[in-house]
Order: sequence, then structure tokens, then C-alpha cells
Amino acid sequence: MPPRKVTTAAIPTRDAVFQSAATLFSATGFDGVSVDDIAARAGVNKAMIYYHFTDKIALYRSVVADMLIAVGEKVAAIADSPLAPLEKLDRFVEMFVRMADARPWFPTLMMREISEGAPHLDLDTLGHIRSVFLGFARILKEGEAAGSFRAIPPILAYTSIIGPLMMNAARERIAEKRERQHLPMLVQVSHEDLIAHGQDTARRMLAP
Amino acid sequence: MPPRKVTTAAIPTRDAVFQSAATLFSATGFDGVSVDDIAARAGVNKAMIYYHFTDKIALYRSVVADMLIAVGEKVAAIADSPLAPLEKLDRFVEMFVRMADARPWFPTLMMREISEGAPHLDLDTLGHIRSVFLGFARILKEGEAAGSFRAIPPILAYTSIIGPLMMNAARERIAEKRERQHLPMLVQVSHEDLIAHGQDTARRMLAP
DNA sequence: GTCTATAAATAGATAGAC
DNA sequence: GTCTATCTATTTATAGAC
Repeated sequence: MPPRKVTTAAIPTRDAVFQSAATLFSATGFDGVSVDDIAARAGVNKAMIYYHFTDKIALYRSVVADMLIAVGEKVAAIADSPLAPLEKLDRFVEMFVRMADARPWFPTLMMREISEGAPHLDLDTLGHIRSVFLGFARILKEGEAAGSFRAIPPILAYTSIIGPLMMNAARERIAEKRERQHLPMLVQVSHEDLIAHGQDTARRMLAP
Repeated sequence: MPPRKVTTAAIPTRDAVFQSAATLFSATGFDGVSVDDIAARAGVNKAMIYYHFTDKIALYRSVVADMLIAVGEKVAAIADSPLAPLEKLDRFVEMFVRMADARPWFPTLMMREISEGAPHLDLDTLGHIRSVFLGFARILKEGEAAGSFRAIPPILAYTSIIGPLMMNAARERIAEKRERQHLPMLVQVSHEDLIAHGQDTARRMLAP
């Protein structure tokens, strides 16, 4: 199956709006961003947003769906691969950190939606979220059956792994912001260290 | 030192506003709540909010400060206690879950602030956040010196422990919301299970 | 596809009577 | 301390010219 793309790659104005929206929504959330802000940052006229997208919430959902579909496909690919469960676990952690690096708005945006009870997401989008979790749960189940992992409620294992990764990614966004504002820096953690720590913690948590 | 209280216990209107604000801000964030909403839920007139608090952001900050000061004091008490480092770690996890139970808005509100880069918090409030972290770091350092814990960057240990706890607390709020809306329920995790899991994961992560 | 202008609703905040 | 009424600014969204 070819990777599904929500953003079609040849509509410059639409893409500019999409990128601007993704950045701004992640920085201040759905209510914290005005359509004027998005248009200004994209360098396009506000009316163009309503031409290319239905309305503000549709634009927001397309940003979220784009991320979730991409992550869901990667998780499924890892779960379906012929790797050993322990290796799949490592790949899952690494994939998550890399994804957050490639789409810096992903962790902050998801953290906010989770903390709000996902009021801006429709059932389709919630289905994408569930797909990511189900892919992870498959890895867990396989490892448990193989005796590589001990039995843990999947939701606890899931939040224990992605919770820290999301918080650290969000911290990174804060650090960038502080740098721009010339405030005292926070302690920085490299992506390699974060991956190694996440993998190590996950393995320790799931060791029989 | 007696526990400092931000809410003075004998001003009914002010307290009603405070409680209403705490609930609503945690549900939809600073921008997602209108002063009208807060007044309506508190059953008081909107003008009273501006009488008892300076403005919307001052009200928000007093809600956040109230939570952070309480948590900071509890962490400091644990760090200062004569317990062994491993016991302190257990107490820290338990305290965090109980606090989230007593103040259901705390984890969601903090998750949102973190994910937004804390744009609504002043330096005083950020200092309270830092106090909580520093209390935890003291426990970590003591355990490291005693040979009970291996060396881990404190910020990684911190996010690895509170990240999952916050995500699960936020999940609980979502579950309540779905129940009210008669949607299919999410898997529930009891507080006791959550505490046990958090303690176990923390011990495994820090084992030498 | 892109722009200007504007409608319609809602937000935070305050003045002033009681 | 509490309420009514209102001011001002901002927001989402659209109509219509080009």
C-alpha cells in the first residue's frame, strides 16, 4: 500500500496554509490561533483558507489526520515486520522520536488534544489515534506470547513509553522558544540520548 | 511551616469562582474558557470575577499557583523525610496520583501549559514548577549517592515518571467525558494499579 | 484562484446604580 | 459586595469584484 498523503504536493497556496496551520496550532492550540494569524504566516489572503479548506476546524483536522495516518502506517509496518519483539519495541521508540523531529508540531498538538479530551477531533480522527495504539498493542502481545515481555495492561505500557517521549519533545519546543527570547536555557537532551533512554526504559519495564 | 493556602476559606463567592475556573480551565484551557462561562458555572455575576480577581489571567495564575505550591510542598516533605531513597521514590509516585485525584484539573492543566510553552505563566509560577522538579532531583541524587539508583539525567527520570502519570490522569478525564456522552468506554485503570505500575516502572528504570 | 470589504457573533473588561 | 448595561476589540465566515 503506497503511503497515503493528505497534503497534495503541488498546490503551493494550500501547502503554505497547511504548514502555517500546523506550526501555529501546535504552538497555541485550536482556540489560541486565529485564521488571520494562519493567513499572515502563510503569506496568503485569509479568504484563500476558506477556498482551500472548508473552515477552521476542517483545516485543524486535516493537520491532525496527516500526522496520525503517517504514524499509524509506520507502527503497522513495524508490527508486521519479521523482527523480534524486542527489536520492534526499539524501532517503535526510535520511530516516535524521529517522527516528532520531522513534524515538530506532532507531540505538542497531541498532548493538548489528549489533555482536553479531544474536543476538536471527529470520529475518523479518533480512529487514527486508536490505530496507532492497536499497532503497538500487537507488538506487545506478540512479545508476551514469545515470552520476551511480561504481561502488562497495554494502555499502561503505551502511556509509559510515549508519555515521556511526548513530554521531552514538548520540552524541546519550549527550549527553542526560550532561546528565541534569550531566556536562560533548559537542559538539553539529544535525540540519540532520548531514543537510548526510551528504549532502555521500555525494555526494563517489560522484562519478564 | 503550615501549608500555604492561596484560596482563603471564608469568601464563598471568591471560592465558587476559583473552583469553577479550575474545573473549566482544565477542561478547555485558558483560551477555551470565557469569563462568562466561569461566572455561569460558579453561579455568580461576571462582574464579581473582576472584583475578586484582577482579570482573567490573574485568576488563571492563582489556580495554577495553588496546585503547584501544594505539590511542591509535598515533594519537599518527602525529600526531607528520613525514608530510604527507594521509599521516597514510591511516595513521590503515590503522592502524584493522589494529588491528581484530589485536584482532577492539575494534570490536564499542566500538560497543556507544557505543550504550549507556558505562555500564560509568569516567572513566579515557573519558579513553582521548578521547585517540584528540584525536590524530585534531590531524591534522585541522594539515591544515587547511596548506590540505590543508577545515574540518569534528572530531567529524563522526571519526565519518564510523571509523563505516564499525567497521561493516565488525562485519560481518566476523557473516560468521564465519554461516560457522560454515552460513548463506548475506554479501558479503566484503578488508582492502586496506576500507583503500583508507576512505582514498579520507576524502580526498574533506576535500578543500578 | 485571488483579493477587498464587511457581516454577525462573541470576547474581555468596566461604569455606575444599589 | 452585587448587579445591569454597555463599550471596544477581535473572531469566524462570506459576498462579490477581478
